[in-house]
Amino acid sequence: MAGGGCSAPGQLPGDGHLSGRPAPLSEGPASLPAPTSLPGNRRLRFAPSPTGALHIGNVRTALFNYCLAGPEGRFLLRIEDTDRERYRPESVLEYQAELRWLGLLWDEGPEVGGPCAPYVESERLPLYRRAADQLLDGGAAYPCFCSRERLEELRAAQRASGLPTRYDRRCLHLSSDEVAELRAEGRPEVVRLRMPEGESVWEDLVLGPQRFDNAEIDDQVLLKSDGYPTYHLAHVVDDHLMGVTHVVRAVEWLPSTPKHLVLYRALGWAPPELAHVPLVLGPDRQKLAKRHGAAAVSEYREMGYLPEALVNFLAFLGWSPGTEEEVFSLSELRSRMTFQRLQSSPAVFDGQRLDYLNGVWIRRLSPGELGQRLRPFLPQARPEQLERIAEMVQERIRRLDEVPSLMAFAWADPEPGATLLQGSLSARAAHDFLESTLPAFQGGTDGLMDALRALASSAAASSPEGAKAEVRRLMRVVRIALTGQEVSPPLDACARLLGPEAVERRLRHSLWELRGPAGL
RNA sequence: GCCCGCAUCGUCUAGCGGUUAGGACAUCACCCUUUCAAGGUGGUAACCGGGGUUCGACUCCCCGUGCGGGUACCA
Repeated sequence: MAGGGCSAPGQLPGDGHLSGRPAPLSEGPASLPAPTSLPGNRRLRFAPSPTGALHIGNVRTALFNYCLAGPEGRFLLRIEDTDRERYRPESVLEYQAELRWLGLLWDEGPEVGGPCAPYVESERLPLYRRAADQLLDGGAAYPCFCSRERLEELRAAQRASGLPTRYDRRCLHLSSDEVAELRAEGRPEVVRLRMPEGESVWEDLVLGPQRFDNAEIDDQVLLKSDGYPTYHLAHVVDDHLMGVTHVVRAVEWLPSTPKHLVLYRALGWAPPELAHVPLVLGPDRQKLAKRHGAAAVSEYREMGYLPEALVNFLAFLGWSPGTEEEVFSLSELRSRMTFQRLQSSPAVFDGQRLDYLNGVWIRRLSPGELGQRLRPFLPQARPEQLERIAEMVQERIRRLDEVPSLMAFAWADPEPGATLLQGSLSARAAHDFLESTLPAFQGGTDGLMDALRALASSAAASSPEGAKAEVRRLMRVVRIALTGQEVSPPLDACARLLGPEAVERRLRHSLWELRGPAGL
């Protein structure tokens, strides 16, 4: 069941009754609509920070959350736009577009709404302020007026003497008079968590039992001087109010989990289940980043990867079904993925395996569907050509962006030179064979391959030693005459696509090339 | 520096005390084949090291090593 859910705002202190405190935020509604129970047997969320392109590692986290919600659960999208320095408004729409492209549709979130709206954190500021006030009241947090300069100096000094870098709690000991005085001076003020003594212990769904000594953990800033919360405060408040049952995030968050647990306790809330999934690494085993090449989903889309393949591939970076199956659709993943089968060690992003899976998914598409997917890659193709092209390339590509070069011959007459045409053949042999195929092409494309094979075999009969190789050499001339390429789709399909006129024109051009200036 | 996590073929992984350590990608060879693919067959290739526990450790515990993460008024 989805816990206290949206009824929780009622448990917050009703209003900002600490009237001495500056109220940088306008007061929000007294409370959110409070359904007694929220939909979904599980509620998982993806809460990206819109600061740039959607990163492939984040997508995997989103995928895990989506799948782990299961068929009966709800997947929420929440925009974590609390860092105003790095915030990029266009990222919000980009993230949504990419998630939709991947099929990771959210049941609640921006645009689709839901019982816990709004799902954009910058629109929930009063909620965080109230939570901060509650923490302040209970002594779980304290105001801090230290300047960034002082904090930097402090850290530098601690580092220099080999100590862990932590806030020295200077402002914890401020008297109320001193606080009032500092406020009167208009000093910028933040709210810090007062990390209590003791240990933080939890059972991580992926990593197992975890234990941290709270003494090692810093007094984290919860509310910044600009009135926005830090991630730590915002996600605890929102996960609780949104009835999130399982928090699935990357291990880079592991060390800050004790802060979150302390927050839940101080606010009187039950923490959700926690699962920390291992990182996705680049080939050099460092956290996957831009310098490894493509790190943004958009780049993979533009390179011609299918969302099905990307999803399938990403799922196996940290999950496996325990069987020998390896091809999974998103909906299969959502019904099969469990916490028990999540890997605890990091995974290297192996582009070759992605290519392989992409080929698998390309071949699973119907030619009509593949044709549609090819559209952005073949802007010059007429709509009715797309399906035919799809059939021609389906078995020979691993990425959609291979198609333009593979099919380049379709839109412009190639002009292969004699050297390319003849290859290891004599110009005479190449010319004569090519000439002999003219009638076969005029007979339409149905029996074309048989006719060509027959011609090639009889022409090669004179070199019994390497008859097969000779057939290959002869067929190569035809391929190059028709397409200008050494690699192409099957010749009969090429001829069909080109039509008899273009075929004859190309063959005659190559014959002319082979005759050369001297006329052979 | 300090804190934390992780550790099976090159890569993704199966294994949850007794297996010829399995599969997939990649790679190599062969077959099929008009090219390239796709497909088929076969091969090479792994338990980080050292101590324990146990009749028996890839599997459990400890230490080391390696790799990674965190250490912000960023997420």
